[in-house]
Amino acid sequence: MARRGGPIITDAMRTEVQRILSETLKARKQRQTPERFAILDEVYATVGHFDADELYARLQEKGVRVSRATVYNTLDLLLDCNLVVRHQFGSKQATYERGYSYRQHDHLICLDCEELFEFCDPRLQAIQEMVQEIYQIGITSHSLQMYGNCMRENCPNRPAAGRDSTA
Amino acid sequence: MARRGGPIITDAMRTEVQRILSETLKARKQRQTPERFAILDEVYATVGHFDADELYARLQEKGVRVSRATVYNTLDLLLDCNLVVRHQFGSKQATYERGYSYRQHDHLICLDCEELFEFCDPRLQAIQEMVQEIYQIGITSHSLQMYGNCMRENCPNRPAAGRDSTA
DNA sequence: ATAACTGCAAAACATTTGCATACAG
DNA sequence: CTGTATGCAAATGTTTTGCAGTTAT
Repeated sequence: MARRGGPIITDAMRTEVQRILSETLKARKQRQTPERFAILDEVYATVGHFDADELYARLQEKGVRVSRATVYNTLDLLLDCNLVVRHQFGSKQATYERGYSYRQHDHLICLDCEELFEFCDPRLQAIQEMVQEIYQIGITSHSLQMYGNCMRENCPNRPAAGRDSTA
Repeated sequence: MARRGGPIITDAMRTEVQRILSETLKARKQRQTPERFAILDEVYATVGHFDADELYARLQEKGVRVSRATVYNTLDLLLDCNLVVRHQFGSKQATYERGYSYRQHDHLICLDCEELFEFCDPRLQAIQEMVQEIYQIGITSHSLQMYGNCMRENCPNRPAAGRDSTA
């Protein structure tokens, strides 16, 4: 079945991602600010996908006072260390999810209700390798989304039940 | 090698896409305005990918007076009849390409110079069918991009030759 | 000390919207 | 005629930026 946004975080994992951020900052001669670690913590306390503004709101709720600018800056930083992954689903805002210790996966999205499923198929890896070979381009990442209409009875935007399904 | 944005348009093809638009408008009881057909023509006169603003600019240059709003509205309309396909590559603006009479393909993008290649692999169709079966979701479309670094000598944004590659 | 980071608000950007006018049916 | 489409400009919503003040090192 579809797993959503990775496993619940463990203490060991939290320590590990903090270490990764810390090392990256050290290597890049950037500062270890409390804001950066607070944002990292909140990202790893979040199950599933989120956007920059949701993350900002969640931080405010918890009393962590950071600005939106810092949230965006820090997300870029975490992107650089692969501690988050960014997706561009619709043409709307970017969504993010934790990037550490979670298998590569792709997304399946219901066009009516926006329900989101995750899947993984090894053939994609094979395609990637073949494309890399043919075009002589070192592929560093990919992004695959499939769009369709889900069968949920309660899918809020389905064409009215019992009618014909002409899209 | 990579084909970019489909074949040169023929008269027969132009007539056919005009017919498709015309039929769609008739079916939806919408008006056959000159703007809509002018935009369709310009889309099909365009080789490769373009964004809404490029299309708008090209129309202005040719003396076709349409507003940006109409360009956006018409692109949505053409999307509905599958006469154009929309892609969301970066997080920047959407890009479009002609959707009629051109095989389904996916994209390979150089992260440095944004050079864009197209490829097609039948295994993707197989993945799509399997995912559809597993999740019981009728898949209507997909979007796959691979990102990497191309080997072009003149790739404008390659890490400077001979230097270290610290980003 | 001092350069990097932050918060704030303004700017930037693509896209959408509201409304008065034009025009296809 | 009549309602749909258009053009214009203002609004929207997300992300970026400039700058003055803070703070990690």
